[in-house]
Amino acid sequence: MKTKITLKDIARELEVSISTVSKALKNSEEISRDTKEKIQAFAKLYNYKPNNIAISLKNKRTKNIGVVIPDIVHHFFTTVIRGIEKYANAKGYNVIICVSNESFDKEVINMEMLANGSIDGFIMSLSSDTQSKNDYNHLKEVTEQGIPLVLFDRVTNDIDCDKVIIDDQLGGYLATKKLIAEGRKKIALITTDDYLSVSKARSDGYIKALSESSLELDESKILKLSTMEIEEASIRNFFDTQEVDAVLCVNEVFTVFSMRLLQEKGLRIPEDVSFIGFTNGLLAKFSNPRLTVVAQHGEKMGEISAQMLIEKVESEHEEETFQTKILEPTLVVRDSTIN
Amino acid sequence: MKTKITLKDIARELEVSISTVSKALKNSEEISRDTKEKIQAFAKLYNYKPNNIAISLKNKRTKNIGVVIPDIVHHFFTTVIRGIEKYANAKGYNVIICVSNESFDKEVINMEMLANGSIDGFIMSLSSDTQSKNDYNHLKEVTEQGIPLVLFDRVTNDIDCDKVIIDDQLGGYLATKKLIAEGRKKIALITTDDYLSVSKARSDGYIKALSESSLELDESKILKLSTMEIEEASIRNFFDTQEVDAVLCVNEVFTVFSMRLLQEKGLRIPEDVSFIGFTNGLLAKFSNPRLTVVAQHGEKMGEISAQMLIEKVESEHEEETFQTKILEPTLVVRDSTIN
DNA sequence: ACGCTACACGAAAACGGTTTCGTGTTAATA
DNA sequence: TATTAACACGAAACCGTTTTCGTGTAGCGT
Repeated sequence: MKTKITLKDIARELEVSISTVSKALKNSEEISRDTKEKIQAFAKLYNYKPNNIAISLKNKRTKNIGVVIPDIVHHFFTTVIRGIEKYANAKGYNVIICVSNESFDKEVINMEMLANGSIDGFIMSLSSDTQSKNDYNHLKEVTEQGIPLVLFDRVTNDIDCDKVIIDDQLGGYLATKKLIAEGRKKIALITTDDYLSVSKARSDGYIKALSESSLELDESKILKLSTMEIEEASIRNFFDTQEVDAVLCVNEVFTVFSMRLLQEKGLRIPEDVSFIGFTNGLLAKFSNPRLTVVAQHGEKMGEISAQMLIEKVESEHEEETFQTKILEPTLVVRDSTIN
Repeated sequence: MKTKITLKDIARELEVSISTVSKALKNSEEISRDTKEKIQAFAKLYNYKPNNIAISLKNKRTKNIGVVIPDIVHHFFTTVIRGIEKYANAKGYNVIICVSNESFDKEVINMEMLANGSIDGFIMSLSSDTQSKNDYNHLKEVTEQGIPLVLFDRVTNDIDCDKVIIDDQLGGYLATKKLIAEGRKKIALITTDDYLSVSKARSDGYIKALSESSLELDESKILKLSTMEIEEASIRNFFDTQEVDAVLCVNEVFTVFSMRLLQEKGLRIPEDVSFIGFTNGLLAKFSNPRLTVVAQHGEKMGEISAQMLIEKVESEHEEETFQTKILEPTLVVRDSTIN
């Protein structure tokens, strides 16, 4: 096993001081051509690479950014990660990912682990647990320590930091408008409880679009699921008791599941019922019929988050100015609506 | 901004030495009750947390494990990550994820970044680029440095290290057997070029099952796609020229896409054509009809990988014994086959 | 009063770098 | 010849811990 070579090793071998080696490898003017060449050749020969940890300790910069997300199996989050990775790597940063699994406790633990020197800044999306608890002390602690934080998608007003979100209300609005434009009158909404900030906003957009048209808001056409898991019984019961000609769902899974349920009842999509979902993922592209969806542009969101974070990380003086970037969702029209 | 407090700060404040503080916080016998209590109280009050970087430098252990995967948007990989996360976090390790994006170069760069002290060991799955290049020097370097490595799913025989794979041949075999048992005679296989180790194995299983039955292997019933992206024209052309009564695909996307193509041609699934895919992901659960698939148990794979890695990381003497764990895939029967 | 042992604590090295500030040597200048 | 500046390099501090090895003091026995 050839163990990693250090500056000290090179210094000993070449009978110079550690400082000289360090400077030579940085091509410092201070060192003579001869010595530099000798040292650089030796270093290359033995494949010297500086120890990241030592460098981190010295300049108090890890070149790591911590990402805390509720779930990694969701398409939306993975696209965001991909965007973060893309930008961060290009800037020479590593990405440390922790998943909170929608749990407040895991979120806190993860942040504490990372905050003790492992990372230069956080990018995160709140767990549903955290949003319903409404407890953001762990975020407050981090920002008070001067660690930059950017929140994306699931954010909170209780914390002053950079944020990047999509205009979920607009998304709900656009989708509903589209359904109304098709002539749909009985438009159902399948969503989650309001504690999830994004669901709330999407619902608001739905309501806004309805109120702008002559359609009346019918609360019984709104199904609020308490978790993000499929509650088959609730959904089945909902469609058994409600007559609908269009359905808007706040995520992909709800959409596809509901769609199949109606298909099984003999209804045709989109002739009898139109469907629009949120998230332009695999399911949307490959479901049958393919889904019309509100696309959230997760990758872009990731890139912007990373950019905002790294800017803060690398800025010398801590400016106390925070911005919230709002991305516009777009409607991707496929075959679950009438075109 | 209240900056992080260090041992030195506490020592200065309490007028003791740094060593005393360090020992007191570790509850060392060496320190008197009084002093310990005083120091511990002070530390708690100011929320002292040791600096991970300094600790890493000191004991040459980072408690980070590096994960390098080809893609993060694929369901299978995210489930593996979830498994890794689960086990690793329980053992007090962080997970640093880098995605190679199926590129050899990015894989090399990522590994080099991480190998310089950032992590205690690697868990990785080879990029397709790497597998087709057949160049594993970056892996060799890492193992020669004594950094533990476990390869999962996409592995190579050229490197001696722990591995965890699923028996892909068995998967292909089971699936094909199932189709044969249904009485299917013209079973197509849609796969990728052989450089992807897993595709190769799955194809072998398909061939083995055919040869065991009275069915003859018909090369024209095998479609090899050169990439993992959907090549619509190739697939369309394949089904225009081949008559089939069953299709086995090496991934979810191929399956769902092909299935829809045949549906559009008026064929009924599974009455006219049966379908089996690999990967028990969202698409399989929510496609129409729902897919019969070979489940790869990614989460389990992740857990086992993490377990094997951490065991090596924490074992004092480097044993040069490597094991390959082979997981058995299982058939999840749904509605795209006849039951 | 002397020596001894515990006890409680501190000094210092070490991890692997970076960086500031000398300092000895040489060569140019007056 | 004496002074000085440029050059090339080294010593040492520092980042925040851990850990080994002293060491001063108090209390004990004789």
